[in-house]
Amino acid sequence: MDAFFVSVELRKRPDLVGQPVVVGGTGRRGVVAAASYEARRFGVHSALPSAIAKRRCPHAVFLAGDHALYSEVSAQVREILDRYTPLVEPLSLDEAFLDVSGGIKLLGPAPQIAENIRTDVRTEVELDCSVGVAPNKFLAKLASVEAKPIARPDRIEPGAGVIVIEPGKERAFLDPLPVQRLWGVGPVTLEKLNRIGVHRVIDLALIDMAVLSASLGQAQAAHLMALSIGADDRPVEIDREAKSIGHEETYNVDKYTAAELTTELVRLSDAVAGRLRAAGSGARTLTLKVRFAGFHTISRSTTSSEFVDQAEVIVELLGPIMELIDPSPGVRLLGVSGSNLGPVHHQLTFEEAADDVPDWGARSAAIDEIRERFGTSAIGPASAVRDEGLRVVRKGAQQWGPDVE
DNA sequence: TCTGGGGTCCTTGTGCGA
DNA sequence: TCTGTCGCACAAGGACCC
Repeated sequence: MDAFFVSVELRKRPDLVGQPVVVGGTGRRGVVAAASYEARRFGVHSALPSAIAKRRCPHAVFLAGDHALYSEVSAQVREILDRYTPLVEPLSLDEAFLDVSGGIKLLGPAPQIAENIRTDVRTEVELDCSVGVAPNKFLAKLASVEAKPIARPDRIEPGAGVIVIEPGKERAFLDPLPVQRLWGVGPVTLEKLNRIGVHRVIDLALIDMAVLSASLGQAQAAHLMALSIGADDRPVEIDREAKSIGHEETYNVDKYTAAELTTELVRLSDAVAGRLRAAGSGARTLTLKVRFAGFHTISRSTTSSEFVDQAEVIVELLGPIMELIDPSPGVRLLGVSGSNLGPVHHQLTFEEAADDVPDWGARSAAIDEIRERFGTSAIGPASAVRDEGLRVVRKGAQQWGPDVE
């Protein structure tokens, strides 16, 4: 989808069409989630701190964004895609891979399917999208980027809408591209590649593997070497299972005391546990992430012999780890995540069986039911309630940074 | 008044048992 | 018994993606 979040907002606010519009965190620690092409002309792009975006484009309209609405629209687009093939792999709210190789006889050649999808999305959802058609996922993704409009300082160039890379033409497409267009080349890897004289994809395709391995390590070198010649044999996967579930939160104001951190640990653990139960999984490995005021970030993890899906148990496991962390430099972010996911087998301990302590499983089920009926903020852990009252964590509720105070 | 949140994957270091 | 080493699992951190 093209500038997805912004485009969804413009459907509600047609008066803003043609203006620089930015969706993202509105607080002082927020970042840009999406920028209209008009805003991009001023150097505003996603992940840019909102404060810098405001400096670069002070006349832009800044909107807080509505994650629930974007999910809803994303589901509508998904319904359209499902009509064309059962093999749909969502990559995010606004991107998906489709394997249409089985439907060509019935629906026409892939470029025709791409055009039809664009038409359906425009008429039914009133949004623009760009499509890349290619023999594999990696090339299709690159082609879809190439098909999008481009914002230049002086004008906005409309995109082609659909770009097709025919089998056998992979190298012709790839060779002239700057190497940072490859999946997995970020700022750090780009710097390393530049140092050994690699600037374009063709440089990568021609470089000696030993030189590349010495610079990047074997796995990454092999990965990039394959991509440089357009090789990618990953299938389109439907129903990819999550490998971790977590929550993290950046605070408007840094936290300096152990008591504050404990409150936050309980809140985050409660949220993660709820999502684990909703997914029907437990986590064996629990990780605590702490980002200090200076942006230095540490993580500490522990692995339990059992799969865990109860907030109390997560707090029990991470609490002792957190006690070892000194919050006095100021903590700007705290995160809790569970990995090593698997099925939970609820067993009563001897104490629970003897009725000395509550049955956490039954209690959590009751909490889930209350939230299902009355909303996520209807109930929460008492120890997470401090001066400000109950604040329950919801997925995506603070997607782009803390709200304005 | 500069840096989100939800993830995946990889590398490196370390501890442990064979 | 001591030392080296290999493989494995785990912990921590980093890079990257949208």
